[in-house]
Amino acid sequence: MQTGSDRSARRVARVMVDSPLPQLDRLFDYEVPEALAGSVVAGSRVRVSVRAAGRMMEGWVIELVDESEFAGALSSIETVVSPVPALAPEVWRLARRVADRAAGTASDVLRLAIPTRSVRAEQAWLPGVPPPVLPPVPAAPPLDGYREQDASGIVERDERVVLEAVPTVVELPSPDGSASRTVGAWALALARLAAASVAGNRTAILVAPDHRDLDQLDAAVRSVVPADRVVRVDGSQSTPSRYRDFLRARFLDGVVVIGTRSAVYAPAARLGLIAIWDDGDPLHREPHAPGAHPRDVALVRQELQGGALVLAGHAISTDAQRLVEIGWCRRVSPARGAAPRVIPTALASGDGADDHARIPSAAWRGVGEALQHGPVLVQVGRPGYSPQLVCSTCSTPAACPRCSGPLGIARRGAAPSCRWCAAIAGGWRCPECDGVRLRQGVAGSERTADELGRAFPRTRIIVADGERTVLAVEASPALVIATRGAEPVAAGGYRAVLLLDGDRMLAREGLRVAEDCVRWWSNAIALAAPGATTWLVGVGGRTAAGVAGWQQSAMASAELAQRRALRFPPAVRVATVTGRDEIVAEAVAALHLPEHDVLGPVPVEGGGVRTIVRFDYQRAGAVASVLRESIVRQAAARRALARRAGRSASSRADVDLRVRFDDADAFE
DNA sequence: AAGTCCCACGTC
DNA sequence: ACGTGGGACTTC
Repeated sequence: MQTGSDRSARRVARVMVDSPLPQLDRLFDYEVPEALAGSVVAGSRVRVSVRAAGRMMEGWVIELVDESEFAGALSSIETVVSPVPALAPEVWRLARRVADRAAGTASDVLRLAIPTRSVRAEQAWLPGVPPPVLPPVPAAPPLDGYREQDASGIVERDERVVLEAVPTVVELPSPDGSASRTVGAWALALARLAAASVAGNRTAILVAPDHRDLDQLDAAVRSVVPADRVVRVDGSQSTPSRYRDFLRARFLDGVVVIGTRSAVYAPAARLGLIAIWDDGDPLHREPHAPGAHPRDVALVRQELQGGALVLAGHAISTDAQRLVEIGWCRRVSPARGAAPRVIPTALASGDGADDHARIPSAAWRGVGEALQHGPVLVQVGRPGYSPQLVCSTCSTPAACPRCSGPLGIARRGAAPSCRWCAAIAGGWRCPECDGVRLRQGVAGSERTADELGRAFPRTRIIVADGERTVLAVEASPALVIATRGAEPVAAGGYRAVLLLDGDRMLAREGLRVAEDCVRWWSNAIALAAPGATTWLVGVGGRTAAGVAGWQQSAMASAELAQRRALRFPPAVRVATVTGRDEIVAEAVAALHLPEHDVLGPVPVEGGGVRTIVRFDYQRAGAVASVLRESIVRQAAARRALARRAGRSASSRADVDLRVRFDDADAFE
């Protein structure tokens, strides 16, 4: 029997309305009708009417309270979309903090955090049915390749660590004793950290930049953790299976969540570990608003929820290096003797475009020798046959007459065509010297495969690039030509590695070019078999010496020192402010930053301007909140302005003020 | 996104 | 004195 006072207590739900409008990014109070009292719980999805907007909107119930602080009359919740509380309280707190940090809305973050609902998948988790308790799992073995005092107890003590991965491959023992499988040693290291987390019945979240790395991580985790503890969340799944896995993470304790960047938001009431693999990889960057980097989200989440934080990589990002230098993370490096064999080799004298000068003779001999025993990896800078044609007389890069995109040759014997608009280039004439003949510039993966195929007849050639994904190759002899970042894993490791085009990769413009090159090379070198040799061709100086000596953290430290001197990220934080010129000027002026920290405005295509502002980490909170005020003010005034200009302001591209924090492209 | 309020200006 | 159109403001 219910008591009268309980029944008459005013039940009020505080609701986060699912809307992209910044002025709605706060909680609204709604009355819970008697009929829905049982199914409206914190975390459930509801439909409410927003009178001022004149329509129904969906939203999340954040909390239930007895009384509202709101002076006006409350509307009622219309319906409960689902009684399953998909939004976990810790995910809500995280979304709120991440949005505030980036001057964005919590709704935008929640859209990344919670996948599309599937009614079928929900049936197993209806309220009232207690979630199953998974059988206990044994403690994990220690990490290989580190001194015990460095690498033990990271998860048990909730440590924050920047982990330098051991640059080699390992064989995974398969559970049924059949065919073993080769993965990077890093994958097994992260899997063991995850196993330590689930041994304490705490969830571990492992984030990898792409499918190739995810695949290795998945295999490594399944070799140390029972399958019912593994949850995979990535974009390749169907909606129902993705939602099913999401709900397993939501309602089970002590699982391992493996996924790409949005996995950092996976629900975990008891969090034991968040690990980000290769945090410097640009694929981690989140394209959706507010564009928070999973590394930063992980930092925020670790602070909110505890657990261990691990940023791991063969190369150390400047961002991770900064965390070490300010004392936020402890560096864990492999024990001595882990360094691979890397030989920097100058190009032979003469024209670098000449086929044979591209590969020094010592490397030729080494590759030939290694091919007797197993697969050899050749890393190239670009895909295709000849990605850039140039004028045969003055070497000016050839551009498409129609769209000015680069002209190239996609396949051997193919006609020159534009890489952007695919138009066949006929009747080309050089704008510089009036020349009419084209010559091949740099070689792509296809042409390198052709050249090497002729040099090593009867050798199997495998090409792996963005178009043709190859995850793994066998231990038998083969030449594997891969563009940077697309290298397959070879069973037992490559017998030799040849890194080509390094000079061209390093010659690009951009703030993170050196950092990127070190990462691409390091990741390829780490695929070599123990004792195998890598030739780093055509690169000299400090970068080559650093990679050859496997001085990853020293290189990251030097790079960071340079950024500090120039006041570039990650030594400082930055925000790009884009929109109509007078509105951007006003928003930037409100920040009261010193003149040397305001870069711009510069015009952007499609109208408007962009200004970059930079500021120290301590000021970032204040900067975000002032920018957010500007955004809200602007959004309220937007309709009127749009109407005056005679256009509709319905699409997001039309907004007059956009802010993005820590945009990696800002200085490119 | 869309309804409402309010103020400035126009008209009788 | 009354009517009207457009901009600012609010959203529970």
